[in-house]
Amino acid sequence: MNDPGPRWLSAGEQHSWRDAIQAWQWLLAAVDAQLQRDSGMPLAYYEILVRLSEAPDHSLRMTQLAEASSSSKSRLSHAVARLEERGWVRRADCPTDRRGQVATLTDGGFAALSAAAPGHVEQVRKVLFDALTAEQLRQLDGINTAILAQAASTPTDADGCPAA
Amino acid sequence: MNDPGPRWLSAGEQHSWRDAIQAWQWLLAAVDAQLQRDSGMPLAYYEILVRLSEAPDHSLRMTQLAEASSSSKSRLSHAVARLEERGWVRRADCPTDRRGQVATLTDGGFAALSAAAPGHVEQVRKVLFDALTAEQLRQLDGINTAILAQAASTPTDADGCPAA
DNA sequence: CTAGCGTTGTCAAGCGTTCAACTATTCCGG
DNA sequence: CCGGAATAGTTGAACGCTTGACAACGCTAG
Repeated sequence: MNDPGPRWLSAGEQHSWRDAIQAWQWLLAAVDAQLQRDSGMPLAYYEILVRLSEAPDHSLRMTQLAEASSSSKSRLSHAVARLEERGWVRRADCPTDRRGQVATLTDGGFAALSAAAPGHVEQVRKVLFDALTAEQLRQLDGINTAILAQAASTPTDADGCPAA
Repeated sequence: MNDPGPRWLSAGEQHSWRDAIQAWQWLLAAVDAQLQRDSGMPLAYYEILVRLSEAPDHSLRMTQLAEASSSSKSRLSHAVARLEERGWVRRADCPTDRRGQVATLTDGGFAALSAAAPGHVEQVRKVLFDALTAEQLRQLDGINTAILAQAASTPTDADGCPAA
């Protein structure tokens, strides 16, 4: 009890906070559910495929891919293993560093991504862009930038996850 | 291929979308991690305890509690079972409807909630309120309201989770 | 009383994440 | 060169969450 009285949230702040978590938890769940339902992959897998599709040669080192998708190495390793089982990604030894592995998007993976993208984009429009005015969207950009700045200034544990 | 060309995201929209998921995934994870680390409970459990603590008699019917915490009945049933194991919640038969169960916050549960609250509030300030200006906060309220309106107008599956 | 129907809640299987080793390779100082 | 530290990535077990099938119950009508 060395706490000199925590700065409790005001009624307004409490309301803002509850709305925020409710809104964004719903939004993320809605996007994830659409992908899972229509394309049989969770949002995390979709993002891995997107990152690979944007990389030169459709290839990335595992660590780079982990950073790009804000994932821990362990999680990424398991995820890529599952993507490999589906034939969407292929792993190969890195020619320049024999410790490393390079993940490459296969043709099948690119096809799966191409098939999933239209529905996903439509869902993103539906839950976010269609709901907001142009001005709100501009405002949201500023808010997200501020939050990401806070994230960047917060120490993280060994991997990509928040610690404190 | 009856798709007359999906409305792809513009470069700006794509950037907005990626920032949004990154920012809010991080924020939710950061709050969850703090609670897990300092109080041994995930955010979902914390919210259940909060809802109970705000209810008359610290008690709610399981279904009401599920709605209040945007959870499916099945998920809530598991969660309450675990909270009961820890002695934080007690379940009893409902006196007015013998099909039903009433979940009640125990003294221990209230104590656990009281112990967890200050750190949680501090974390919420850190990741959200401290990062935003007063005007951004006002803007965020509007945005969240718009998203929640979209959520409300979206059909859900049998439980509380988004379907399409 | 009992048959049908909707509601309430639980159980079990499958999946994904995390944590803690563990191997192999590279880097760097002596 | 050699030996220790750091880096890259994988693995397996334990855990928690979600989903879908299912059982128990109560209400209403014949």
